Amino acid sequence: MEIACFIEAADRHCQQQGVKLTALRRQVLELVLSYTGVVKAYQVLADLQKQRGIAAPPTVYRALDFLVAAGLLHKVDALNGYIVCHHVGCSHEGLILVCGDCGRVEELDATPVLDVLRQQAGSAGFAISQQNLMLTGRCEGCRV
Amino acid sequence: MEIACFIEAADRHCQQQGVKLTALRRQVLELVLSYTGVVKAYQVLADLQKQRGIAAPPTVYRALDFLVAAGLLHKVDALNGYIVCHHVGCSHEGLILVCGDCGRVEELDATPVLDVLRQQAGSAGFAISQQNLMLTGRCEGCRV
DNA sequence: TCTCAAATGTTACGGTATAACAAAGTTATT
DNA sequence: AATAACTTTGTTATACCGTAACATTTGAGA
Ligand SMILES: [Zn+2]
Ligand SMILES: [Zn+2]
Ligand SMILES: [Zn+2]
Ligand SMILES: [Zn+2]
Repeated sequence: MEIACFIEAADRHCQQQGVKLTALRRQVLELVLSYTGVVKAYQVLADLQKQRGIAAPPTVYRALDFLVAAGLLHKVDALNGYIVCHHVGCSHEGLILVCGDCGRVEELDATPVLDVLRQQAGSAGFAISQQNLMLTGRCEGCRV
Repeated sequence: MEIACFIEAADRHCQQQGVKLTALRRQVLELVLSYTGVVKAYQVLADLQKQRGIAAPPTVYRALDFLVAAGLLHKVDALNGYIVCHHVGCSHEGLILVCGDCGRVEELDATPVLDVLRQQAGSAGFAISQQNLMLTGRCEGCRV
């Protein structure tokens, strides 16, 4: 099972970082993993309520915030959603493509283009930090 | 006055595009221009209410949507806000730099790099839509 | 003037996110 | 073990962000 494998890696990753992947956080991570693409906080909340009987927004938002801070998830601002990071551990800068229609996600290597962007930002006085580029559009399947 | 100058340019720009910068839209644009950085819809709404006595959310959202579509504003998803585009006529895809410390915003032209990204995304089957690139970092003043 | 389409007004609602405080669990120290 | 300090989670309430749906007004063209 792929999810179990990811969870294990996430566990090691958190231990290395000195942060705790508690039962709740693990449960939320599993719920996000159970989707194929972008997931919204209130979807996770609904799932959590099915599994636990009760849960409130802060519970899921806190868990999601933790997982993002730990580098296990990325937030997709344009869609108010979250995706799993499939490059945990490798220090990467990804170009993350998100289909606004079906939520499908693809990750490419953004290193070359980020070099250019770093230089461009640098000449404007900005030192941009390590990060992913996130772009929304339409995947092959969703185009007519 | 700089605002008046911008409004004039915006007017010409809209005429060229065959769209109408109505009184309401102009008023909203002026309100956004009166701020120095990122502005939120409900801030504009509050200002509009001060000037008109009454206004509802759809009024301001419709105006903001129009101004974004016309290329006069950009939406900053990560901050649920809007900024003025200072590249009207040149390009409508911005590289928006946000200082994580002080909130300062700078906009560069993202057209060249987005051409590259479009091609890269295209070979992965994604057709990315018109949008801004947003990067966070530190501005000159906030670096030690 | 009349007609049609675009723009705006208005009401109501749904989706997103956090503040503030209480309770429970963890860890370290005595 | 008992205590204290800290982190995590629970709970309630509320604030913020954005849109659906329909009514009304406005303005350009027949
Ligand atoms: Zn990643
Ligand atoms: Zn798709
Ligand atoms: Zn711009
Ligand atoms: Zn700064």
